[in-house]
Amino acid sequence: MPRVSRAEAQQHRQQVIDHTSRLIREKGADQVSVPQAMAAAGLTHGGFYRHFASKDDLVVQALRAAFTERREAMDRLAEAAPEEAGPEARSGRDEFLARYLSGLHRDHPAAGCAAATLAADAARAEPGAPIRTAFTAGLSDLVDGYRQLTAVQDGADGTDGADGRADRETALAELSTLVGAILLARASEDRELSEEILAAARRHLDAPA
Amino acid sequence: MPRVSRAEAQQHRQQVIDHTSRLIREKGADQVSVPQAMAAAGLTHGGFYRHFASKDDLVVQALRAAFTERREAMDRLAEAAPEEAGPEARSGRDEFLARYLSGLHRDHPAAGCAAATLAADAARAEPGAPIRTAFTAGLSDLVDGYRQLTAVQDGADGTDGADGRADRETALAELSTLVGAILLARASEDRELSEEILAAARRHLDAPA
DNA sequence: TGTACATCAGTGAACGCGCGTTCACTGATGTAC
DNA sequence: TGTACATCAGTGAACGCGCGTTCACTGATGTAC
Repeated sequence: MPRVSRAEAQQHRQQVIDHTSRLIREKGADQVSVPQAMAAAGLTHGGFYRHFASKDDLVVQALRAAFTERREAMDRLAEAAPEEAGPEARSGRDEFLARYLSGLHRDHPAAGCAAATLAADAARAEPGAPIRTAFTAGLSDLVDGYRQLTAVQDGADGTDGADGRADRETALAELSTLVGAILLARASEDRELSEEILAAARRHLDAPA
Repeated sequence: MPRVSRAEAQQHRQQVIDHTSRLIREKGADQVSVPQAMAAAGLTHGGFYRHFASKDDLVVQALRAAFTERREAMDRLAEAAPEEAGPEARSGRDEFLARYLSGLHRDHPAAGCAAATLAADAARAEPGAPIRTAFTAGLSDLVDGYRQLTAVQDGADGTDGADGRADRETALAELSTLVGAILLARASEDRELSEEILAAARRHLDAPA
């Protein structure tokens, strides 16, 4: 398949990023090889360096894609929730927490939150490493998204107000709980313990099942 | 150095486990090679299989050692706290949380909590993999230790009582917060954000700095 | 207690393998006229 | 619009490297008498 059109090439590039975004969340950044990433998009490994400067470059782009995907899902929840307006309708926060702390999310890390799946990889990287910078940017974005999600519930606009600092503090602590709970639930071989962790986090955050 | 005494050999074995316990917390289980693990104890890689059945075997033993180390630290805090009894003395829980959510703990993962550093490795392992089983056992042990730590503060004995379920639920949720916060703090390239996360978790858990 | 010999902890070379990366090559795409 | 040619996306072989694991070997330790 030599010399496809530029549009096709661009499409291939995006496919490699998207598949890698899932693969690294499932296996970890170091457990996905260049041949695997290319094969996931139906290509051979030889053409890799026409698309990416290095494997690290691909990993960073895949990580960014994962964070963007999650942030967009948060924005959708923040917008959708107020419109439903039925008395039984869940708030955006409730819906987000219920999904985050669900068995579905636990069992499908490939489509899940990158802050949970890739925190360890970012934490282990050298200071200044691209993956750390990208992770930090993605995390900050998620914090903003979470504050928006919780602010919308109270009718506020999500920008800094008198409670700006308290809001942010709460968002950081609650996101820590979410990330820790989903990670520990995934790591627990014992199914009962795994469910218990998710349920405990839901109760702790006053979220529906 | 051929044919050392049995006592020395046993000591070498323990040194390999202890050094590996630190190395895997710092770099991750997959990033520590057999030659590195042996070299950390001053040995060459060739003799590895006289001590361990496989690399996985070593990793599991190193992980167990890390959990045991942490559990013992918790037990020491639980015992020490009531004796001090001064009005300014911190409770065992306060002391534990302050240490867990400190910059010192964040900056030294090699000596830190294995539940945080190795959750991702356990989560990514196949169901039934030894590292998952060992991680689950270690986590359960930590949960018990944490309940003991919090129960002692209230003068209870730490065994199941009327509030057994609530205690356990709280322990699971709070441990999730601890694990998530230290991981995200480590992964944050931005020092200010990193400090903010630790501070938010401390406030959220009503712990001293 | 002393001697003869078996055991085995540790060494270092070697194995097959998959990794990230490079490169000569192919031939359809894109461009210049 | 049609032709000639340069560009470059993708292929597959090859590179040097470190991995986990195996193995023949060494010689002090441990044991049997």
